[in-house]
Amino acid sequence: MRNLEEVTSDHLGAQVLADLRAAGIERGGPLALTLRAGIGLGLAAAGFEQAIATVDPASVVRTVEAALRPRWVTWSNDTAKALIADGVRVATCWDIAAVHRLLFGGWRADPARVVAGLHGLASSSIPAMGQMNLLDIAGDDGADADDPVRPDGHLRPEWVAGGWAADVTRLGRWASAAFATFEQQRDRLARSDTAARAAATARSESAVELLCAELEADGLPIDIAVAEATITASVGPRTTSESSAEAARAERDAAVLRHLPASNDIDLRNPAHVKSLLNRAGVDVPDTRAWRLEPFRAAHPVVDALLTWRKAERIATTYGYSWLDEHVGRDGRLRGAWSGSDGAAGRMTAQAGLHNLPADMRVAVVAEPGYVFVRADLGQIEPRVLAAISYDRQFAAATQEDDMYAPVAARLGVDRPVAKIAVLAAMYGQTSGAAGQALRGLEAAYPVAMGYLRDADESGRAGRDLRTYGGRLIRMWPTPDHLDDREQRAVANGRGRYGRNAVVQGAAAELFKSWAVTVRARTIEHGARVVLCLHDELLVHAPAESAAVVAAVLDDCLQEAAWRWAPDRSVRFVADTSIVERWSDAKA
DNA sequence: TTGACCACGTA
DNA sequence: CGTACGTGGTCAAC
Repeated sequence: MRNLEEVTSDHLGAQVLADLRAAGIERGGPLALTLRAGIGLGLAAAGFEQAIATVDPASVVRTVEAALRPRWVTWSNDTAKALIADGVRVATCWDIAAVHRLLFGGWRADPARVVAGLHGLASSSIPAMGQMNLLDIAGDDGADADDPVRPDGHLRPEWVAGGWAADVTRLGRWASAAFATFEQQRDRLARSDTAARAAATARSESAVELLCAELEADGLPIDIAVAEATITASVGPRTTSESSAEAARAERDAAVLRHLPASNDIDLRNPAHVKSLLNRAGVDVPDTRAWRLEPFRAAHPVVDALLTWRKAERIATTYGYSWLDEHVGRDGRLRGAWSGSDGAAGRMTAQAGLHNLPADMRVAVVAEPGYVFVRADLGQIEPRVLAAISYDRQFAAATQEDDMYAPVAARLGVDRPVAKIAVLAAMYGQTSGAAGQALRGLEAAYPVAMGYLRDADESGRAGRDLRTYGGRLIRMWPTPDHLDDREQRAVANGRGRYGRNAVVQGAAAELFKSWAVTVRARTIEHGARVVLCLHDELLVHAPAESAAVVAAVLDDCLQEAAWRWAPDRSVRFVADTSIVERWSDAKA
């Protein structure tokens, strides 16, 4: 028995499919999509534009996805978020915002900025929505106001500000504008120095945007009772009133303050107060950071009490009951906004504490009944990535070992810890510490890899933009005016370290994301879902009976992603994979 | 109310 | 004088 609405939407879907086929839209081909819930959707491709009025645009998308599996061209993953809310998930896309970030660097990638960038127009010249623009709707510039693009190449601000969804016709025009933008991005990528890699990165980064929308919707499984107990153990039970919360705070503070006489007026939350408190205890430090206080734990009991207080205070303020109430749903899922790429080297970011959950809280990350986590992290990812992107054959040979620092240490004639510190120092631009001698050894043993880092360092110093291996633009910033020589050198040094680090960290992010989206695609059929991405670590929520298969798929996916990312097989990538019921059981 | 700084969690 | 991120605290300038 089917209700009438289902029949009509099926019929509509079939009609749209027929139109798409008549227009020559091929399976897997690019197809621009805009939609507004309850109103309809717009579709566009080369020489094709259609506006479809329907209260249920997602079901049309579902039909087209099943039959054609297009590469959906969208302005951003807002479209995917809307589809997910209506129960529709698509396999692939071309995310215009993600590709813009790849091509132009930075984070902001709204349609106006994207179109301006492709036309070589300064973002400062983007027209703002104002009185004049309201008049523009009437087309006072003599052009067709139903065209989202102005004669000067900018998008019309009233379209950008929401006018694109004003009616169904406009959804079609907006889809056409998206398709034209896609074509320009595609052409620009094809003209880049590393066209094949950049195009692959664009596809991977686009899929990451779909993954982000799904991560945001699905959330990370949390055992709320365990989380409550963890918080209680640190800061005591939930307070029921403002006054009892204040009393609990005062009690925690007193445990520190009682170590010093007459210190009632000291505010532990004020670093300046803490500094004078420590001074009175005979501890003289330039700042009060934990790592700086650590050596003084034995010097005075107040130091130990303060460090313990800080840890509890962190839980109370950032990861306490309010965090639990605000970000963990009644269904036991921790949800936060995800971004596929930060504004710098291109790593993923997440809000709501998903990326900086204290280790103590990981006991509360528990798989649902009948499920497990398949957890995997990439081993020594950054030096392995450096070997790949620099084409250093000697360094690549070291990656054949499970522990690549061992052969490096042997070659340098130093202990493993020294070799490790030297490699990290080279990649991160560290100048202090005991890495000096070993660094010179690295230069001699791996001149190609070290030269790659030096080039990035010099570009940064000079203020020249860089590109990662996968083609992401890393933008440098100018040296401010009116700095003395020393300050100018400090800025240049900072850019050098940044460039040196960004080419490695950014390339590692590209490989990781390629892995993550491959896992996303390959594990769906096993009923598994990626629930956390943490720079080099993946957490996949999988049915218990599929755990072994999913674990094997994760390893296969790494090889597939590595091959797709860097077809040179001389660099070996390794993952440490485990099957656990709670996240805290995974780390050795 | 906003932005700077500190501090600290993660990789 | 390793980089990157998000969060919450205080303080000073609005």
